[in-house]
Amino acid sequence: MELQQNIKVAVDAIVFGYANNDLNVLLIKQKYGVLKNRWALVGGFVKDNETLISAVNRELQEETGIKVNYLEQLYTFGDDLDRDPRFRVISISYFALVNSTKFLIKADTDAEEAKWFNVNELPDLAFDHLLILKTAKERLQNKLTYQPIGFDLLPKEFLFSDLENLYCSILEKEIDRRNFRKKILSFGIVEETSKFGNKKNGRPAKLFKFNKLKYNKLHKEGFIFEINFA
Amino acid sequence: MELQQNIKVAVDAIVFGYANNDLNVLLIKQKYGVLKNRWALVGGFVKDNETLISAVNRELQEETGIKVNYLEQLYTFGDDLDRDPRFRVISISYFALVNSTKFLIKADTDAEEAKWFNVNELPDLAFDHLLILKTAKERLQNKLTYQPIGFDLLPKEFLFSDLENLYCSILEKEIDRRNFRKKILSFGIVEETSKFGNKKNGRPAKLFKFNKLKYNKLHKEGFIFEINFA
DNA sequence: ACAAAAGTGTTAATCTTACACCCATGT
DNA sequence: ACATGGGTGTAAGATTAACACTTTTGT
Repeated sequence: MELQQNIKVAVDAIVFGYANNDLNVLLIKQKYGVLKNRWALVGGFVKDNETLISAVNRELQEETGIKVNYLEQLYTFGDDLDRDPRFRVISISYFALVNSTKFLIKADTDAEEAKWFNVNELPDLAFDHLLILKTAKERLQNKLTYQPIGFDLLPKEFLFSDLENLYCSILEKEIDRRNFRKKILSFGIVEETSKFGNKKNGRPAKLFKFNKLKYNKLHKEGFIFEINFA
Repeated sequence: MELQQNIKVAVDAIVFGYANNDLNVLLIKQKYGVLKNRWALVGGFVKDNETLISAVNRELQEETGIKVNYLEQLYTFGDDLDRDPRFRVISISYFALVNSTKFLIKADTDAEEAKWFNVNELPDLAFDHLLILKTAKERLQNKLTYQPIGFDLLPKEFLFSDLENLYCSILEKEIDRRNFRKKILSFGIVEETSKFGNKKNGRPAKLFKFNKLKYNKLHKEGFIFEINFA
């Protein structure tokens, strides 16, 4: 039996947020060590007595203090033997979404700095983190069309125009405003509130909210969320 | 830095085949060791200097000698600390499809026996392999509807009725024969050959083949394969 | 002639797309 | 009064769903 093995197991999290009509990703920079002065995904080694998912949650807590809205396993990167120059490391990556109003990040510690970056204006990234990020972005684009995860990037109550812009900017597509609204409302999982947003210009717009319970119920009955526009 | 870690890394493959109108999965039984007399997925530990994907290919080769038609990473199982009673093991699982005409399996070695099982008549499985298999089956069902992977479970040339039965039996749904045929043919990626199949009964049926090159070309241009029937 | 599976078309209903004007507010 | 974004309906076209009889072969 192959008992001697020298492979380290790490987890990394790709944390997406949405603000100012743009998709952002959370990166950290360590002040010491190999990663000194290079931006990297949130992550670290898994402890012997810790599940993968709790390792991710621990790293998120320790390194950023952020509370995520959605978290799922993305992919395990282990086909590049030298992805970490120190030794063989495989990384189980996780995909996370946070509500843009919770954008507060733990104040910089002595050891680390955390910052949001526009996905289209990324700094140089450590290891193969650019590849991981690219994979995550593709997953986000795909999931957006068949699962109601866009709501996990928005505040509890949001403007329809924000939802629409989120779809346009992440999918990098033009969307017909009328058809989009009709489609979303036809699902019956987004509800009007009696409140109004506070944009500076133009006619005041109602705030809407996503009814997750109703979605879960419908989903169990076979309903499939789907947004697909030419 | 956490340099000491005691986690073993394994890969497992869920190999699906299709025969006699049923979905089958390839399992192995070791004659010695912990897995003695229990059926398990093909798999084993990853070597230090070996990529994950080559570990899977090596295990497939060593344990079954089978040539797969499709292989992709499925999920990494590592949230049950005791999934292996010996020590902490995480398993990166892979999802494979084989052409049913290549159903030949390496003759039993001294150490192992390999066998196909109907997915609905499974024996007791080792570790959390039943969970892994369930995850794989869900992936297969999902992918079948939006990627042309069903062809990887069929011989190069196949009867339309086999394709149809494959969809019905894996998706566990009734499908309208006429609409199904119309839909598939409308994509222009399945072509009639001039040969006929040799079923015993009824009117002889033409053999068809999947034009993968054409699919790849169309896919690049934005074509999306999709089969979705009520 | 009969059993068994293959092959084939039409229609109604639904869903998707394309498209433009008025509304409510702040300045 | 004008600038800014919010809110709304309709008609043509495309897609899907439902449905049954004829054809070819072997026995």
